[in-house]
Amino acid sequence: MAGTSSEKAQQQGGKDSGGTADKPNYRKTLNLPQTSFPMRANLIQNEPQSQKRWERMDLYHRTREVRTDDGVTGNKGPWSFHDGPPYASGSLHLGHVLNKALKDFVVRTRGMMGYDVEFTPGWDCHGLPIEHRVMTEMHESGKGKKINELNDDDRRMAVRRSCVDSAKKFIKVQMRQMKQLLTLADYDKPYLTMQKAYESAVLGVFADLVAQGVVYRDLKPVHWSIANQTALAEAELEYEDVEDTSVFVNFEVEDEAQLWSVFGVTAQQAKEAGATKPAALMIWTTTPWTLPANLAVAVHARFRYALLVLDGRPVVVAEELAEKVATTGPGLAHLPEDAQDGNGAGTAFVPLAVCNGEDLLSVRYRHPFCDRVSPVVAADYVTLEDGTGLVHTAPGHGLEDYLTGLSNGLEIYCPVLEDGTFDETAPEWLHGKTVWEANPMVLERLDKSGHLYHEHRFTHSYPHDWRSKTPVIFRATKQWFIGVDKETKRDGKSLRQMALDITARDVAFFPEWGRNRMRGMLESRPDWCLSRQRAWGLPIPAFRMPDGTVVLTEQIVRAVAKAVGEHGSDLWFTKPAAEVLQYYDAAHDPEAPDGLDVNTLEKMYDIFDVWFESGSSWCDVMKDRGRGYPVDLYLEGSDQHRGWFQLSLLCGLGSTGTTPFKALLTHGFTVDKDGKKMSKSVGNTVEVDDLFKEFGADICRWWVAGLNFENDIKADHDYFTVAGEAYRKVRNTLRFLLSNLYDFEPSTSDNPDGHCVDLSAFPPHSLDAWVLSEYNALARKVMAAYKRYDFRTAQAALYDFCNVTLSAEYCAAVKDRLYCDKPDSARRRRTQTAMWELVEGLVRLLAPILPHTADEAYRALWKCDPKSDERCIHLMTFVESYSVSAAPEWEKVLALHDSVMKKIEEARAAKQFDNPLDAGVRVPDTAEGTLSAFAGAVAEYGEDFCGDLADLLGVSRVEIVDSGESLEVYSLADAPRCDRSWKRDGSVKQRADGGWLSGRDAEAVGVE
RNA sequence: GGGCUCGUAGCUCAGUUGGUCAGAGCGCACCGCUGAUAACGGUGAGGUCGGAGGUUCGACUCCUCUCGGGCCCA
Repeated sequence: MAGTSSEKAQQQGGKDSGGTADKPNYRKTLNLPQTSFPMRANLIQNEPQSQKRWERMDLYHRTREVRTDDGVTGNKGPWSFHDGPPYASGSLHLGHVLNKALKDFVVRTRGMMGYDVEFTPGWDCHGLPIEHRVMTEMHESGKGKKINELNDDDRRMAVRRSCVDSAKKFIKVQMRQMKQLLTLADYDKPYLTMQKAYESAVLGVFADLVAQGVVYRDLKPVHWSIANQTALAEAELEYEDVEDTSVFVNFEVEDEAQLWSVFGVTAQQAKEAGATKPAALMIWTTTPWTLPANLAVAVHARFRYALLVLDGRPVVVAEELAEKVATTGPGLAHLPEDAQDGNGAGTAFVPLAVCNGEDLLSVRYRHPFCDRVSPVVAADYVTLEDGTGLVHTAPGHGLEDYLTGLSNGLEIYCPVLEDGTFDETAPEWLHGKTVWEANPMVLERLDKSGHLYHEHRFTHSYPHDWRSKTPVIFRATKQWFIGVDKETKRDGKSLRQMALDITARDVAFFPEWGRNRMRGMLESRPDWCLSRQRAWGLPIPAFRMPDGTVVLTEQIVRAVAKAVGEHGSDLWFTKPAAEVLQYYDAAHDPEAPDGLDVNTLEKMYDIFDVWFESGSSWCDVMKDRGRGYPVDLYLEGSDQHRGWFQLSLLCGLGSTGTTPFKALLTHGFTVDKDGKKMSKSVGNTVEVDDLFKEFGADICRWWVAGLNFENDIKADHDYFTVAGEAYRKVRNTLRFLLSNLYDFEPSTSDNPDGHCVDLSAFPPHSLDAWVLSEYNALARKVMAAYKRYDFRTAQAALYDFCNVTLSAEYCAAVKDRLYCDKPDSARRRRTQTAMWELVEGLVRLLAPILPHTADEAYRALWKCDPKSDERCIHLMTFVESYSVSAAPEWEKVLALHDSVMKKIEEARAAKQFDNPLDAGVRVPDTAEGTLSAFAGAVAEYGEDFCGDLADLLGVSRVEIVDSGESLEVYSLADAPRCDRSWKRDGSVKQRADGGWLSGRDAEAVGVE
């Protein structure tokens, strides 16, 4: 090895810039690269500078001006895009970054295609999470008591004022983060669902739905706090373990004969098995007080049910639970004697017969203490975990029961009043009793009448009111709904039908399977419960007349909408009904009930589900502002198929008769590196502010651009490191191009004598024509990918172009001529022209993904003053192609690259040489003679194709030999080496100045 | 439990209507360059395409089941 290195030193003598006494130093005669575009991006420091500059120049509005300017060619008119509002609470998480970056790619790519894209960011401001947080803070700070002493309106207003502050606070935080991500949007005028105009528009949409006849009021069970006499949301519940009594109750069947036939047994057989009492369905419940509201027994259609005799009574229970039930508590004592002595155990609960759940659907039963007969119904949620496999169903006291009730046409019956006492529809002995008092009374009653099979105390988790700490109940209350199956006035079609029709045909889905998912969700969705019993939201403008009649007409809603548009929804809580209705004229409202007098109306206090507000966002933000309806694209996470997409669709269809969006793009959810869901408690999240601090926005955006975002997205800190490395590669390629343009003046209208070579004069067989044609192919591919939102393909193409086409091939090949040719040589200027155009084109294609870096490079290209606002890449459009024609055979020439590289590697391994510049290659021509044809064509314009080929392959010399011969790589160690270019190209000899130079270098230096 | 969906080298992903499709980049290993240098270039190793059946002359690609994720419901 030592010998090798000294030989090398000898061969390469004089390569060091110092030179020696007898050999000239040529380093200073080279055109070495120079640039202000640093290798290290320092994004953390520099991105905020870009952000400030763009804000100073009002970039968002400038882009719009440029693209609506009739004088600018290529402008394609408006393209509409609508932001789904994130919730104004908390800090942005990684999913938001993904979502916002993707949206920004859309905004910027469409813009650079020449479309005018308005993008108004929005925030969802109302709703329970904010209210809940505010309430908690109030209670913790001791203000809670004071608030509770206020009257209803004042209390609500106090809460609402705090909620406004909270929402504003988080909007500020999130907006800062979105800006930090370098997203382009109208941040000066965001839309907030708590703005007056927005609220008014939502009420307008609601009025349209009222006019369509799909809004109705009906009962629905909600979590109800007896202590506070209010409905509670899930977030307001605390689950605590409590001890309760659960009961097994027998509901006697109405028609025994029918039951026998269902099981295929006879009354005689039952009697022989010990039956002395009427046959029954056995249910189990943990809330005996709900039994007065029982209206059905649910079974699972696919389970097997057994008929067995227990305690002298033929009962039906799930086959799988028969043994468990029969041996529960006193069950064993009731068994016939032969079953009690060891050897007979187990025989007693061998069923008389079994049947399928669905066979039981024809059975009816008598309520044990109310005078009614009820049906058996099927329900999927019936399990074999606890109980009997037959589920007591009270549609007024449970959500599942309610849904089962709806689908089976049961009454939503709730005999319990707001204060938790039974009303007059309950059996007389329960009137006025609270549900808690009722529990033991019901038990006693059932026991006495012989319907109680068994009771036992047990501990379970039960919801409690988070404020009063008292147990809550499920209680049906009057709520507002949108009926998805109600006929609208649009050809009598229901919202569901309209939604299914339009998403089947007229909406584009990215990815396509979204259509199917949407359909499934539309088919199965229940009526939309619109009302919430809270303070922080938009009031549902309903009133109560003195006689208790509830009034809500289209004209009332419109009148309130107008007033809210002027004063905001606080009006509802600060003004009397008559003032809220200042624009209402009952005399001209055909739907107004007789005797309606606004002065005697009482405001009601339901507010809208926040989804109704966000589902109407298209109205104020897009339609009312004339920005296009339907909107070209909605882009959100795949959970919004049921959320914002679906609800926007229902609102849009109900209000306008057509879809609010033409296309839906969805992305998946971020998960950790093992594919598991991210959660704070598990600790596998990636913090957004940490990413910004460590990597910067452009690297985060590069990461997003590379994702296959339609599926789950794995994310981990290290993935950003990887993205950073790819980013650096792209950056360095740009840097190389820029650094070789330091002495290049582009030709412009101000400077017609610049150095640019006319592209149409590029010889088709030149490397420069080739690389620009490669750019053309890249631009075509990238723009097509951008168009279909396939950012990943665009990114991969851009990366490959930088990494392979430029860095490994073109830049490596033209290095020699850039450094060593005379600065003004035609060949060098042509290459610089190509490089100039490459930067111009490449930086535009990169700009949507890397807004900071692309602009930085663009400004470096034009040598902009760092303090000035002149030139901004984001005001430009894509360069679709350059008018060069490259010889189509370049592809075959490039194919040589790989095979020669392998050959060179073999030779190096065999120690023939270390540096490929010490090697020559004999390349066999193709069968078609492509290479010699190239050589001829290049010779015509006075250059040497073998030299181009040598540059491309990184060697000193190339000879083209007959196609029959084999590829050969050989050492040129014996050939003299040019002191300036380090090539051994055969023309090297000692020159007048004493240096050894090739012909080209001698000319460049000006020696003979 | 139901609907939709995903599972290809250590990582991120390509793989068209089933027949040279088992690929790319990164990472890794080794080498070169030292005039893109906290850069640049080259070569190489790595996978029974989640698993099991089946259809077929032939399946990563079709069917069934199964395991493991995700979203939305229940």
